[in-house]
Amino acid sequence: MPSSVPPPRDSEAKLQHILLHAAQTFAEEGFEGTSMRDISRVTGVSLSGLYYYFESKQKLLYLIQYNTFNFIMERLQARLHTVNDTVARLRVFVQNHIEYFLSHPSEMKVLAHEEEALDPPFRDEVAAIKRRYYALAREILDGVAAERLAPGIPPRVAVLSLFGMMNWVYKWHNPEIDPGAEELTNGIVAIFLNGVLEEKAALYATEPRARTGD
Amino acid sequence: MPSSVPPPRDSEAKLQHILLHAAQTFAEEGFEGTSMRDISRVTGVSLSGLYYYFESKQKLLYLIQYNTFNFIMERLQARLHTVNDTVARLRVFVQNHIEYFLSHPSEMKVLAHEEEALDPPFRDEVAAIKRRYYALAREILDGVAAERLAPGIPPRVAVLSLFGMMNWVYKWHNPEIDPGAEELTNGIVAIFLNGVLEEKAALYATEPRARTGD
DNA sequence: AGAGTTGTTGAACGAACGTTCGAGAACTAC
DNA sequence: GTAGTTCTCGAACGTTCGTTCAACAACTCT
Repeated sequence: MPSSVPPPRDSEAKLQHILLHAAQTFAEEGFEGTSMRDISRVTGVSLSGLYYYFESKQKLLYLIQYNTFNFIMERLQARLHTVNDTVARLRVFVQNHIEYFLSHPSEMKVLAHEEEALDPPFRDEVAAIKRRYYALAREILDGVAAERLAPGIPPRVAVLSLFGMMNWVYKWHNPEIDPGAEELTNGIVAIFLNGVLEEKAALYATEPRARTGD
Repeated sequence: MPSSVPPPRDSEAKLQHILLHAAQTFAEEGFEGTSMRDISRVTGVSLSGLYYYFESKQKLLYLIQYNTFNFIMERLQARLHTVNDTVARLRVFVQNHIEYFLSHPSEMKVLAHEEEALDPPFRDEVAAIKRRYYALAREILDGVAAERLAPGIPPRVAVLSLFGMMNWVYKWHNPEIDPGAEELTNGIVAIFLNGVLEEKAALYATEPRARTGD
């Protein structure tokens, strides 16, 4: 069904329309399980018409993953720019991640679930952003933990366990019974910081008071 | 159909051979990304010959998932049978999961990654085991946490965060640089218990002393 | 009005897909 | 040896796959 959206005269909007519905279908059926004919059906664009907007199914998946990742990354960097306190920065990181997860579950699922469906030319490019994202998370953790990381837990295991908690959300989160982004962020940050630090951290439950120094 | 006496021949061994190599290929290329001809190639069995051992590609995936899950479940229940202390039970649960993960990465990846590739007849059956497994984990957590669960973290979020940490392992674990099952279990149990309990737990790093009472 | 660019399409391409089938090899029991 | 299972396979089936292409409408600019 072509949506009753006013056609903004531009083809950029139509590309976004395709990207959105393609992401939803990829999330439901998987990349390999989705045919170009499926995408044609759910977008209302003819099969051959799709190829006016991207040159291959691979490129379509790449565009979804790249756009999604770029948005998360840029919003994160903007948000971190004003926060200095190490624990508060970790909170911002988790909240940014979880918020996007809950507001764009399809795109996030495609990002987490279909990374290997991409062939080498595109795959490497997405992998590069993913590495930057991981490195940023690792920096943030090191900022927190340099002072007081519990012994026996390698920092790499700590960060990747945090990613595990966050990225697994798409497998179970049910908006009708589970907490929203704020509360979920609180829970995960609490588990992570209490779990990883030597002493109980001074957690900012909802309103992080920025500590200027130190 | 063999009813009373299983005639082993080498037929059963060959089925296991196929299951093993199919799991590896599914793990690498995804279920939809793997063709029956691929499986024929990696197993050395002719394309039509495969259908002597299972009636469809769906059934093949089902067999892999069912066998894997059943093994984990049964080994877990056997191991839990002798352990009473609540914290020790949690440790057994995590270690059982992580050990299988690290020793059978392909099967575990197929289990975590391809649950939705199964169609309703088989899907429900695997989902049922998965629910039993989750319920068992939830019971174990409740045993630990009834006494002293930190406020603000719903038990459901806690358990599923634990699953997140464990199940994400297949995305990053590199046997050459990352800890083995024992140390990894220690790390995850430490993060989880310290993260989830009100006070720092008395963790049994390696040798859990069973507590009989309380 | 006419030329050029931008967007859209039905029909068709060869390749690959999951599955079937009948013929026959290999093995077991008489 | 003969009969009956158990196992294997080449060849083919109908279908669906990603992609292409020539044709054509729609919109711009002059």
